[in-house]
Amino acid sequence: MPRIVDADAERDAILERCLLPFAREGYGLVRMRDVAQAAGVSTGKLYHYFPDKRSIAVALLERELASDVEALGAALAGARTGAKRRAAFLRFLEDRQDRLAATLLLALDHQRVEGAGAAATVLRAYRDALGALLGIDAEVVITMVLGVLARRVLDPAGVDLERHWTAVEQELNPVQVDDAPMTAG
Amino acid sequence: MPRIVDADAERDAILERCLLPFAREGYGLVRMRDVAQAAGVSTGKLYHYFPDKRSIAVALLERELASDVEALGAALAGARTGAKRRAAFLRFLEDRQDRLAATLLLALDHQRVEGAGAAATVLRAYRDALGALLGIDAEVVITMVLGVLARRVLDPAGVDLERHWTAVEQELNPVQVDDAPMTAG
Amino acid sequence: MPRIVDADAERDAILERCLLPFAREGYGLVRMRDVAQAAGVSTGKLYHYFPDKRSIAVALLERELASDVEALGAALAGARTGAKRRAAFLRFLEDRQDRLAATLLLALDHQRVEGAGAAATVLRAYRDALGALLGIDAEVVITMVLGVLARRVLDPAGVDLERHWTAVEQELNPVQVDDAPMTAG
Amino acid sequence: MPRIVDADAERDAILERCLLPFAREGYGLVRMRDVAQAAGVSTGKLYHYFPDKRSIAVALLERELASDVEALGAALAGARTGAKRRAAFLRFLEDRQDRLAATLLLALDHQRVEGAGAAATVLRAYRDALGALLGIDAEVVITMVLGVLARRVLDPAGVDLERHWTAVEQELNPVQVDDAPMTAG
DNA sequence: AATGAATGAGTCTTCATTCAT
DNA sequence: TATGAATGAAGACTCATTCAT
Repeated sequence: MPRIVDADAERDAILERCLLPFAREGYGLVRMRDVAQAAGVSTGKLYHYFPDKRSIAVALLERELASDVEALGAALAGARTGAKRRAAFLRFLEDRQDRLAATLLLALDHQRVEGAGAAATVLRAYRDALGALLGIDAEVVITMVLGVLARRVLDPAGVDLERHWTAVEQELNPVQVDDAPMTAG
Repeated sequence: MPRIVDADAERDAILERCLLPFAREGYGLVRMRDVAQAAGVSTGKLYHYFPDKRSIAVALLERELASDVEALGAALAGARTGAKRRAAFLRFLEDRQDRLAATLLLALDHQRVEGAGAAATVLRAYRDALGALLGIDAEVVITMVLGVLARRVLDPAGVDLERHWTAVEQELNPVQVDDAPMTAG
Repeated sequence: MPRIVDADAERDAILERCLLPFAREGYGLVRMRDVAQAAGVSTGKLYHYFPDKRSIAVALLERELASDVEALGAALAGARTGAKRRAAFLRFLEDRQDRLAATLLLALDHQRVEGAGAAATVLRAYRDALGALLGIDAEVVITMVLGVLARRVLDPAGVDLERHWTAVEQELNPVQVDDAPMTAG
Repeated sequence: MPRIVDADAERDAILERCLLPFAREGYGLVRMRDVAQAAGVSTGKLYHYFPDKRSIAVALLERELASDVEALGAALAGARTGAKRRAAFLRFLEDRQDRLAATLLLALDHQRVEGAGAAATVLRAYRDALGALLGIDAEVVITMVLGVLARRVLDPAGVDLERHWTAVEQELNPVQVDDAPMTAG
């Protein structure tokens, strides 16, 4: 009998550990050797689970997107009022900042590999999922999220999340009736 | 010595024409051959003006940053009132969207080549220059700019600029006194 | 110990099924995975019967040579007169064409793996066996056999066997006394 | 101005020097490094003139075929009578034996790379060219040539050319009127 | 000085072989 | 024992950089 493996779990574990090198170095600069090392496997095993480098990048992005949406859902699960949702959302962003920033980098690289506009559908789905969970039209909020993440990548030190969300407060809480209205600063 | 002028002009022309391939393909995926072709020169000439690929990327980003700030200055030059400045700023963003998006991609790649945090200083300088020109604290505005650019890269079709700037209206026009003149710095 | 019989039989069955992929792809291009699949076993089992790829190629050629000589012997068994021997030989060639062509390819590849001249002894033994069975000096006949096989490999469609053997009729039937009995050796 | 090169000549020189390693090792076993070394160039240069390994193999075969036919034409150029043609042909075979054997190996490998039957057209063209030059139907002669070459590969030492051609004398000189008739033996 | 052919280290990928199960 | 997942050395191919012309 062969070595028994849960292929899906293995694949998933590899992806989990691939995220960092792919995001940090970028698709064009990570070497499969780096990826394998980060994943704690041999390059051969990498190719046992993925046909090529490109596929890893694609699978990585897909997995991150699904994971992000799921995590957001979980974060907002218990929050019933607008204020609680807002707070939960901010906590989610804060906690998941690094991972989300990585996803952004992955998505931008994705364009290089799959061609311009390849991520458009994904981005819209993201926006709509966010909107649905927050109960708003997330058009502007998703942009601010992207902006915050881009800033975080470029300048990891100082991004004042609170201030940014206060600035788009009305987007987050457009017609809030179930709790006290909030005014910016 | 007219050579010097010509040399500078040629170097500059090369950088100008390098922007697109570097931004589109990304540092790790553009080949010097692509760059040379886009610039309309031989690879030999490329190496006459730049010691290596990395230097081109760095010079490219520096040039873009300077150019952007200068262009913004020019765009805002005649606008004396807050409303006019805001309008001029939006027009600037609209006109320069592609180029700014390219700069963002360049900056993100820069991190990969020069190491994390390498762009932080630059970004802050950018923010401060923008703030000075608009007469505001551009902390949130610069984030929104980054967000808009990231969205544009990921989904070139639909970004409703106007709506985004309306959302952060109070950041752009904190005093809300449309006709009070503003001075940079 | 019936195990030994089974083991030999299995080894033999593997070789039988290996012939085609080894001949078709060539030693350098067949992969052990292909071989295992064609043989209907796991690669693990392959390594149970053969220490490495090279050994399979060698064993394959040896087995084919033995099998060919045996088959020729069987084909000529009942043919007592020169004419009958000639007819039986032609039928043998016709029936076994594909297999013999495969053997030729195997032998040529053998040279690549074992070094030049490695097949010389084998070829001469072949020629002598053929000569003994046909009761002639098979020097020219063996060459024509090789030629026919090479042609068959290169152009599977049209090789007119009859015509070729007619051309070397005198080599096949030097005495021209159709009914004189011949004895091998 | 760039290094000035006659690309065709360069390509041709590489092919000339590639013949041996490709024929000796076989397509699947030669490494590009071997090929480059044999050609006296870097692997990079190899890829400057040929898109990939496969293309080298194909170009090699094409070049050899053309060269062989041309050489045969030259060898037979002055020979007017059947006897002289036969003699010139045998001398050609003798002189070119190694090279022709290499071509055969190339052609057999070609099947592995390009698929079965890929060499059929080429082989027929060869046969027809040979037939035209010798003024005969070369169907059997080409087979004997292949046989002789195959034997030469498998057993470089002893192939008695004269004896083989005597055996197919009537094929070479079917209805010879312009010189004395020849009988085998 | 300017060109692009040449170099060869380094990349992605394959595959003979091993070995945990 | 038999399996096929895992290994990693080695192969085809690329491309930043050099340099002959």
